[in-house]
Amino acid sequence: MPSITLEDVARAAGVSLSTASRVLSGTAKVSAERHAAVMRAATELGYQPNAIARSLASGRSMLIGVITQEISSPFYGEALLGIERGLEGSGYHAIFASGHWQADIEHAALDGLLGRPVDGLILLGGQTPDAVLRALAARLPLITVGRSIQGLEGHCMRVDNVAGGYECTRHLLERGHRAIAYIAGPESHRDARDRLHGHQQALRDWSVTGHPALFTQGDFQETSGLMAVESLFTRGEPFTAIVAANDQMAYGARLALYRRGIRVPDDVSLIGYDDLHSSAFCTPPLTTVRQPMYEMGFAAAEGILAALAGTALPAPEFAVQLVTRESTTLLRRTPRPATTEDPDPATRSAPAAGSAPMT
Amino acid sequence: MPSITLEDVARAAGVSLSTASRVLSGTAKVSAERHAAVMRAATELGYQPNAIARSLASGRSMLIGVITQEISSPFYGEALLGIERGLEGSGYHAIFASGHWQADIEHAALDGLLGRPVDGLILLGGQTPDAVLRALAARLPLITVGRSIQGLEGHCMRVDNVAGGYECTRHLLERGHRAIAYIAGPESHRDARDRLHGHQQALRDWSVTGHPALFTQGDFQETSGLMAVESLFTRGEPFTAIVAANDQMAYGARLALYRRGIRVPDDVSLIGYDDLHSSAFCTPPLTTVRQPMYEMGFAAAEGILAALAGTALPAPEFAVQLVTRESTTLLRRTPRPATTEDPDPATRSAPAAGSAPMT
DNA sequence: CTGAAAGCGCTTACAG
DNA sequence: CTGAAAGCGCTTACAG
Repeated sequence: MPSITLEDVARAAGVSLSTASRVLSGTAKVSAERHAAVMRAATELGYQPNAIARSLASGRSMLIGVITQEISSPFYGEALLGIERGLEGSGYHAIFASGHWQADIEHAALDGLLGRPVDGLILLGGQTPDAVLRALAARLPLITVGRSIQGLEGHCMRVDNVAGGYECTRHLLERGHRAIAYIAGPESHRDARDRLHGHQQALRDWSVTGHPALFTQGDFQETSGLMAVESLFTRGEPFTAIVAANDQMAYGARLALYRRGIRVPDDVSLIGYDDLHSSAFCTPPLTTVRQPMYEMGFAAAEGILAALAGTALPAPEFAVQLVTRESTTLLRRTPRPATTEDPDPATRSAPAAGSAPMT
Repeated sequence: MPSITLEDVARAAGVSLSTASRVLSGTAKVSAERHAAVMRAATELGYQPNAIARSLASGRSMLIGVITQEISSPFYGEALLGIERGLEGSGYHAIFASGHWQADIEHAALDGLLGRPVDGLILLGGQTPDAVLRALAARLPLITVGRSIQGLEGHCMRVDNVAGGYECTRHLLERGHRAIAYIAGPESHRDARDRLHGHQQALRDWSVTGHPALFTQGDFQETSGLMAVESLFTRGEPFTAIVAANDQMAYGARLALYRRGIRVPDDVSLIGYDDLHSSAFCTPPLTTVRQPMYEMGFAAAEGILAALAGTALPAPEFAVQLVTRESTTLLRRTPRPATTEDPDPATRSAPAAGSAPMT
């Protein structure tokens, strides 16, 4: 590693260290000839500035810390892409650390990044206490994606999960479904709670009393969706539709239905949440709620850069969007298949238990 | 950012800078009482060592550069996880840069990492010329995952893609399929070429002449798999099975079949490659070839750490594994459904054109 | 075991 | 516009 340093370049160009530094970092005016001489020397020697030395001297690491939960999570992947693109060309580089959904690991990851130190911080979800984040935000630009911080709402790229949860269930209710099974996410997860609240609100608005046996809970992973559907069958309460609180659980639910020879959507409608990349290629393509993760990641990167440049921006609003695909359909009443949507409140009554595909 | 420095700690503990440094970095013996005093001062002040200063002084950045193609790629995600876990607790941190499958971007990403500088380098795939990598490997520990470098085979975590491609097609041939459509990956991609060669070798070994109309090419993305199947139908040459060179294209192919009402595996068998996480939850679960990406990532991290510690290890061998799930089955001859596998070479003849589900 | 000092490779006021 | 010099926060020979 006898690497070439600025000093080598300066000597080769016949200028002082300061001058070489100025032209290479574009900090200040330098006469045309010296400028050319330095540039020539730099390219001839293949000079690569040492970012570490530069950081120490300038006080800026040019590193943006990104706390993610699982680097390979399909859900956050989109956001990471957005962050990466948002930082492109800025000279800043993202550095990742994973919390693995565990508070203590996340804490350690955070400390690791801060000690580096990073110039800004983006958190994807996570469970670091609001108070810690508020304190941190006073020290350096900080933005969250997918979680909110009390008092720092302008720094939070978020989506209204209550509204998203509501949309899912409304979609089914409007298509005549009343016996709607629900696979919730983990209670500890704010998004999971919000989506459930939206679901419950929709049921209330349609005067549907959800049967307790139709409520199940998973952990946002595929397998838990599969098991949830299995337990639904064990309980025996009929249903005509399933809402999964995220796409991964919907995948598991889909497989459980396939195993039992139950058709989607003919026998049971299925709806997910997140619009993962592969959801458009499910069999059948999955109706789901899209969160603009890429856009939120991109906006987070932009926000950090703006804050670093002294031009802070309030977080833009992000809307969820129901993506209607082929896994949901109108409820077919057994004797006389429904041919039209029936939004008439008068017929919104009890679940059409008789039409359920199983007992 | 009036952060606490080592000097503050030393002063508070009543020792010299050197002593404080020694206890905090565990570099050398220090008397028990001074040791305690420094530790106390450090925790009381909430001291966080500045990793940048440490790097500059020690000449080690404690950063391992990872070149990936797309940070959110489901394929490399597993490897990233393995790398992350392999580095855990080592004090080294991964820093990512993406090549986006484009040589010039990858080159820039590499330069960015080298300029930081990083202490080691892991490349996931990519197209940097072998010569460049050989030169780099002389400067710092370097390991690739999913590609090989001539003369540096011991640094390459790889799997035999020819063998994997062979396995896929053998699996189908053994189940009686002869009219096998193939969706290849991009020609520029070494893995894609290898898998195709394996496929062709298997056909030769079974004395099957592949019909040119059954060969299509995609770009490893879902949509290209869908279009490939569409073009297959347009061509009109019958087939009873499809091999996709990766799972993502298999997903697209699956959707194209679903759209046409063609059942998998009853009408057409389908096989992928990569065993992405979600492939186990496809409808039906996808038969595919598993590459131990997590393990390769983990081994890459271990290899870098070993090299850094001066105890270089040769890359272990990684084997592909055919994961037989439900998307492939025995070929059913139309008049008399096959009930047993027929490995008798005498009956290995022309494609059973009559049994194809479409014309 | 311990301190004073040099040095890592840059940037950036400070004087011209 | 340009140089000499100080300094970023540490580590690490070098002498005790």
